[in-house]
Amino acid sequence: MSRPEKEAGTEQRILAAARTVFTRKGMAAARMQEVADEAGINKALLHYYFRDKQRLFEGVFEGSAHKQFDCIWGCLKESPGLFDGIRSFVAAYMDRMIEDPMLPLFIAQEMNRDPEGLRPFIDRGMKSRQRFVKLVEDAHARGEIIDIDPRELLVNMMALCAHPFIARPMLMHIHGMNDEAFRRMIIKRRESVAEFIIRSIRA
Amino acid sequence: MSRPEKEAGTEQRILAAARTVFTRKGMAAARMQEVADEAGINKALLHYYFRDKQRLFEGVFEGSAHKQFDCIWGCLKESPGLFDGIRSFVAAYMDRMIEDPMLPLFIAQEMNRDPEGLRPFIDRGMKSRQRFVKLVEDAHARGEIIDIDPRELLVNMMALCAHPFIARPMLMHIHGMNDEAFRRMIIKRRESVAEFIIRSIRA
DNA sequence: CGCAATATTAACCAAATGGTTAAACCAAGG
DNA sequence: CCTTGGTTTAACCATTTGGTTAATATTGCG
Repeated sequence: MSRPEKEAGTEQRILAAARTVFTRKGMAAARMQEVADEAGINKALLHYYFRDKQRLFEGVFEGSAHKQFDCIWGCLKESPGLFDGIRSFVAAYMDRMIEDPMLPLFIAQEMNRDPEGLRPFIDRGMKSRQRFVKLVEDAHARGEIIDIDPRELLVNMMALCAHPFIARPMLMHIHGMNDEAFRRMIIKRRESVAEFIIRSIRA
Repeated sequence: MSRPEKEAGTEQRILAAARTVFTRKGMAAARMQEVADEAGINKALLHYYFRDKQRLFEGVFEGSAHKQFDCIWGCLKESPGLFDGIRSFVAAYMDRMIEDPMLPLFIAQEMNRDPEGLRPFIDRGMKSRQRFVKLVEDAHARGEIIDIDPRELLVNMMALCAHPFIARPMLMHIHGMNDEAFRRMIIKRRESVAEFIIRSIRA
């Protein structure tokens, strides 16, 4: 008995490989063989650690969803005022996207494929949603912002952050950008989006 | 010889069925058999009209992409001033999404899977993009709006319109909405989004 | 060492899936 | 009415793919 750390090592290596493949191709198009190759192991070993494709996928999806939503709710939490909250939210969210550009499309794709089954995985830190609502209501009460549904504001914030990554190939084509130009656009957005939002809600 | 209209009839029925299935499940997860069932025909007949899955998919994707981009560029074209242009753009785009809620995610998904191969299909009406740039520059010259990169503005407009549909299951869960509540939210956005944008660019 | 538990692999299997074939069907024209 | 061309089908085929098995390697331990 005992599993010094090789098991954990292998398991982690598999998860990393699976994350790469699943995120790039989506659950449906991902092939177990490809995951095995990416991890440098035999296909049967996949089934030794993760009984079947579904469980492997869930292992990956859980991690991805947590990363994504921990980031979202996390940076909504610690914010003194609404405006700075928005600024830090956008910065943190965009940094997250820069690190994992495929994440939002991957999550949207899979949530759409199996909403029921995957709902549990995005049940995280939703309490801080209430904090955000409060933050908006307070700012409105203080006369700092116009009257806007906090949920609508949150949707707009997420839309403006995530959409460029979701629609990346389209945007690159429409605006004739290469990878470098896209990167520059994102860097610029990291600053401009927060101000775009703030201008539109300032009283 | 002759094909009175049954050929065209069948072909259209297949395309409609394929559009339903492909849009709902995506190319990778869609099954030819399911398309055949949906169209009420034999699987072999699919291959009679569309040689293989790839061509059938392209037939579907072309139609979807045209619908989407004709709408986008179309309503950017005929606009007297920028603000009314934005208002009619948002309204038209949202109407399009309401009619075909899965379209944006479908297109994003497939463009991401095969950017090279599908790029040709979104080469449409891009000339009116220039018209929009001009519209923005003129509005800025007249001092109506602040200095903003027209491309950035366009991205924001598309993001705010499309994202709720792309992230629909997530949003519904996060905000505890049912289908009816989601519908109401969209109806409301059809009005509010344009004003949200205009407020943020008005000089 | 040698035994037991775990880790890893090569070979294999059954089901699903995209695609083909050859025969039947059916409408129009001669 | 029967030939001819496009249309439709049932049966079939080859490959891919998720998953299993049984045997081998490795590791910790008494």
